[in-house]
Amino acid sequence: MKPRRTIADVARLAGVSTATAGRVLGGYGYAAEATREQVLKAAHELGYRPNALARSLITGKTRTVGVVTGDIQNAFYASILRGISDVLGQHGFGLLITNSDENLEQEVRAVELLLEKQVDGMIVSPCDTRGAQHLRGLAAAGVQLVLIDRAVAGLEVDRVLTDNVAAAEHSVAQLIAAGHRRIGIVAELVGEPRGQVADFIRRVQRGTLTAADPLYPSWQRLWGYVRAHQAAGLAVDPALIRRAGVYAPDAARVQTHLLLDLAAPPTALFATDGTMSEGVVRALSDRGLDLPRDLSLSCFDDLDWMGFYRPGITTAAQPRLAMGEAAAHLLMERIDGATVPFRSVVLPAELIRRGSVAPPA
Amino acid sequence: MKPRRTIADVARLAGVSTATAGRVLGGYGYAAEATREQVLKAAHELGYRPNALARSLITGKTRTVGVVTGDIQNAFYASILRGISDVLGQHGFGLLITNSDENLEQEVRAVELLLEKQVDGMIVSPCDTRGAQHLRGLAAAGVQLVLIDRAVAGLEVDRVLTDNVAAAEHSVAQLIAAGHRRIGIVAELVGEPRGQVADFIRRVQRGTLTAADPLYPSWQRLWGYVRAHQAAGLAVDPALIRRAGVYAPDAARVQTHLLLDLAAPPTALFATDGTMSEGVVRALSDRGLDLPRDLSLSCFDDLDWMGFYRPGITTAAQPRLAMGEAAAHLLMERIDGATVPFRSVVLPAELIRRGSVAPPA
DNA sequence: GCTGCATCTGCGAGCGTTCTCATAACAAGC
DNA sequence: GCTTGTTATGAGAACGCTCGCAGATGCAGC
Repeated sequence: MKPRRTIADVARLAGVSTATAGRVLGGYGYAAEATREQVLKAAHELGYRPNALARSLITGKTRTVGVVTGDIQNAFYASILRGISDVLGQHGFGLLITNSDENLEQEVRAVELLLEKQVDGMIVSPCDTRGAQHLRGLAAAGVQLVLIDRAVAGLEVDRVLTDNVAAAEHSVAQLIAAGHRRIGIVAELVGEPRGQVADFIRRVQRGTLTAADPLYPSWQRLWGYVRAHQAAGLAVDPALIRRAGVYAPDAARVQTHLLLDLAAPPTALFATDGTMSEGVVRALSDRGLDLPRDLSLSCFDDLDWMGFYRPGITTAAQPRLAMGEAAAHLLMERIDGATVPFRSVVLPAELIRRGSVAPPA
Repeated sequence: MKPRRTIADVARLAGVSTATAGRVLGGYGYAAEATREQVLKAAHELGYRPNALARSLITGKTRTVGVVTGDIQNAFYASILRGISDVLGQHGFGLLITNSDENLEQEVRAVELLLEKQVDGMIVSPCDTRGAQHLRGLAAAGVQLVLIDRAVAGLEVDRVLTDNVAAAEHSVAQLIAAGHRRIGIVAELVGEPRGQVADFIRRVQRGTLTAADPLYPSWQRLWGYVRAHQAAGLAVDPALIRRAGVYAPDAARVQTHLLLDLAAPPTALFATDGTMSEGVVRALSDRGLDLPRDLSLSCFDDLDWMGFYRPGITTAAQPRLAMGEAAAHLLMERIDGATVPFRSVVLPAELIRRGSVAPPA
């Protein structure tokens, strides 16, 4: 095994001290032009490559960022990661990834791992929006934190979110405007402790929910669904609200079938995210339903196939790449020492109208 | 900023030397049960967390692996990454990712970054199957390397590949068996220096190509396409071979339209990977063609939508997750010190028959 | 008693860098 | 002349940990 070359090797060959070689190679402090060239030449000859570990140990900075998301395989997170990766790459930062599978225990372990590896900061999509003890005090410990997709109660750090309530309200309002009165919603609706849907709807209707409530995206989208009904003076039928309970297309597929089997089935469907959308479309495909003739459909997240799945799926497109980029930018600023108050970047989802929405038959 | 606790802090509180505290906390060497508990208690009280950097600096192992793939956002790589991540997670290893965008310069930079961060090994999907100077000599330098999806000429390291020739041959043979005689192929076909398609086909037909040829997957799939024709005694019409030249759905879409505009258009299409498949289906969707009545289609890679895009897309499914897992396993063995000769894991793609293939009209 | 061996602990070196400090040469300013 | 400042270099400490080694203790075997 070829021994790795160190600064000492370079210094010896160049006939200078390790301190001087370090100054040249590390680009700090003074160095005469002649010395400089000598050192560079020696380094090149030996194939010297700096050891970031040693450097980090002393500087206390690793130029590495950790990311904790639910599942890299999911297109939503994959795009976010790409956005993050692009921005970090521009700054010469490394990117350490982990996935939580939306499981608190795994998330805690992931954060622990990143901490041991001394990341300068992390971007987390937390699976618990209430407790999250493992995320508190990170900034105080010198590790910058940016939340993405979800907020955490009482955790005041930079975050990047989609304006879920508005996007969902807009989507559902569009269905109502097309003439639909019975609109089914297929949502995850996981993890709310006071998680009774009926109770939640009552709170929305009474206006006792505030934007500060650290809700999961799917609950926020349900909120938008209820608000659209309120705005149109329509009652919400609890039978049309289907809860998948997990992040899995098949759960959504099952719920969709249940919805369509109702005595008074909906004439339009709203799916609250990419995973749910996939499940819903699977169910519609199972039944060979013709969109938008038999049923109207409005989805969430713009997945590849939505553009060419005939007749084109109308959807609320989250700016996934931009979300990742924004999170990375916020993080880089903090790592660079910015001490501004915490920021909340709320990005709008764009309603892309394609062919899956029409007046009811 | 809360100062991080070190072994020295723990040792002081526990009333032992740093060496003893280190032995307990690091789990090496002897430690009396009583001492052990004292140290653990002190560590817990102080909220001690080991600094992996310092540990790695001395042990020379970082328990971190780097991955270089084309684009994390691509479902193919995303799944591979997930497979890798799962296996590494089991071993308590970290995962550093970078993307090359199929660009050699970026790939070299990525490898450089990973090397500086002292990864114990890397998994690379190289964008240059000939030169790849930056990948040679890694093993000699103590960094284990596993190639995934693509091989490199003369680079004898562990690798994980799909049996592309067989999968493509099988896919095309199935179209031929259904009665198709004019089968269009939409492929990337990028980066071969001797890259004339006609010339390549001649080499396939003469049998001068060998499995050892470090071809890009899309060329291997073209090879399978030609072989299926040979086996059936059919001539290959060069006009039916369309070269996208880049990894982009739109390029495939354009090529598909050109194909369908031919005076004698194909009655069936074969797309050579997920990206091409998406582009092809977009084009078919543009034209409102009815599968498989108007045209038969056989794709590559099993993307989410292929299961529910009516009538169901017949495709050669690569075991993406398993590919990532296999690569990670090979790498872990090497990192654990295995010195077996280099291994080539060739996984079969499974032909999933759905509804997009039927006899020609 | 002594020897041998296993167990336990602390000292101090060292991993490959950065960084502080001391030293020195030299030019500029008074 | 002296001070002050800038540029250049090297010695050596430090980052937080692991590891080799020496020394201490306890216990079995003879």
